[in-house]
Amino acid sequence: MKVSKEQAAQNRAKLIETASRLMRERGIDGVGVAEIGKAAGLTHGALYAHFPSKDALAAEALAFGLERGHRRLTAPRNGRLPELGELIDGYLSEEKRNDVAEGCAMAASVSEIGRQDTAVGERFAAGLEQMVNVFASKLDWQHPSAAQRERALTMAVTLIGAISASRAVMKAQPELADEILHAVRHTIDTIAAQPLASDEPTAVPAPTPSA
Amino acid sequence: MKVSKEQAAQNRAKLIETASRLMRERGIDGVGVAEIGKAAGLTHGALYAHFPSKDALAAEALAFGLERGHRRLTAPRNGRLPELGELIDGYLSEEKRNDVAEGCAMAASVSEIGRQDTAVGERFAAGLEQMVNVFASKLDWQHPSAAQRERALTMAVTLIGAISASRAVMKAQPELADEILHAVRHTIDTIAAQPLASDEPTAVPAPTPSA
DNA sequence: TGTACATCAGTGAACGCGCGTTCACTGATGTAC
DNA sequence: TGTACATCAGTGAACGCGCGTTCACTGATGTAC
Repeated sequence: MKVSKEQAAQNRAKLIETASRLMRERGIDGVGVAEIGKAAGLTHGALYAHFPSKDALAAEALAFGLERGHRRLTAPRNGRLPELGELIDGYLSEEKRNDVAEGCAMAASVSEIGRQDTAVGERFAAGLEQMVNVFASKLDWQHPSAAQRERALTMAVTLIGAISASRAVMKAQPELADEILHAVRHTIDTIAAQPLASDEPTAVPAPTPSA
Repeated sequence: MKVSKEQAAQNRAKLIETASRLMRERGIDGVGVAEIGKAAGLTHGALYAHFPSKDALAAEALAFGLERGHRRLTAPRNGRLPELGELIDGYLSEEKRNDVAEGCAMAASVSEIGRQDTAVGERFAAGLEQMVNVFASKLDWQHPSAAQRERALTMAVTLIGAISASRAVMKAQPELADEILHAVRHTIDTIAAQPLASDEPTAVPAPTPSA
């Protein structure tokens, strides 16, 4: 039966939100369209009124998750913007590590993305760019440079690696899982803090992100 | 038909080797037992004469891949053991990034591991420990300490994150994929080189990366 | 050394099940008059 | 404002297919005598 435009838009949003959560929890390939539809309060057929394929939904779901993560990451706390150290604390917390559904969508899927549709990889790349831009601006917002970008990129993949590795060993060796978080938290500042050898690195040109 | 003990052992090894390659290429859940058996020159039924389940084979396959990676990582080159910088160069090379089947098994599966059987997570943890031990010993083999381990752990997850993130964006944004490798290569030394605040004699010898 | 036979790695059909996608149909919505 | 009807989000059965696992069977190996 037809449904109001408003209701249809709500259903579409619910599908994306539900897919985002389930795909993070069980992997993109680990959850089926039937389950996503059911969890969103619909049948699986309804999904194809909104998206041409599961791949397309996966791309939208990843984009949704990344946008939400970005908003949370950069949201003001106690009336001011968070500092770099606070961002890292939040990202590496044990709560975020334990709650895959609420945690970083990149960390939840990083090693699956390359095997998905290119559209999914594009969303991942856009999310990584956003994260890098936030970090680079916190490193030195007045003098953004190739050096800041380089460090921000390394910090981003370090955090993604830390969370996904911590989750990987969580069931088998919980102490190691926690140790990863603490080690990275304790060490990652060296990436930001190390003084530059020569004023600017010459090796790596900074590509202009297409946003 | 029965087969000689030697042949059976060969078949078993072939199954593990094949599973290791295919699971890295297409994900642990992305490849089926039928395909693994066929690629190893057998039928899928034969697999169950050697392993109680696909999960058990996945654990063995991961262990095999990690052991092979460890051997390659630490193998002497040109008659001497590789330095830390050389290890990193090898790990972050574009060839290893492009050839999933030959690259690091941890980077290939990191975000899938947490959803697998605990046995698989155990193998991953063991592989990570090995990698950390290698790095820690290269940082300062004479004075292994908690500080070295901490840095080695951060370096390990940074490298895993770098390769898996680079692969994630490879199809969609190859330039970004390469930039990740270069940025991490250029920045990761700061983790090793940063003088320690308190708990070590300040002059931790900075490994000289081959450049 | 030769013969009889137990062993068991490997075969291939079959199991129930879930996958992504398609499609004829439903019926409330929203529009044209 | 009331009526007629086109639209289209959502339904649910059906599609072919591949999944992991089981199992009765095969037949060369390897052993006991």
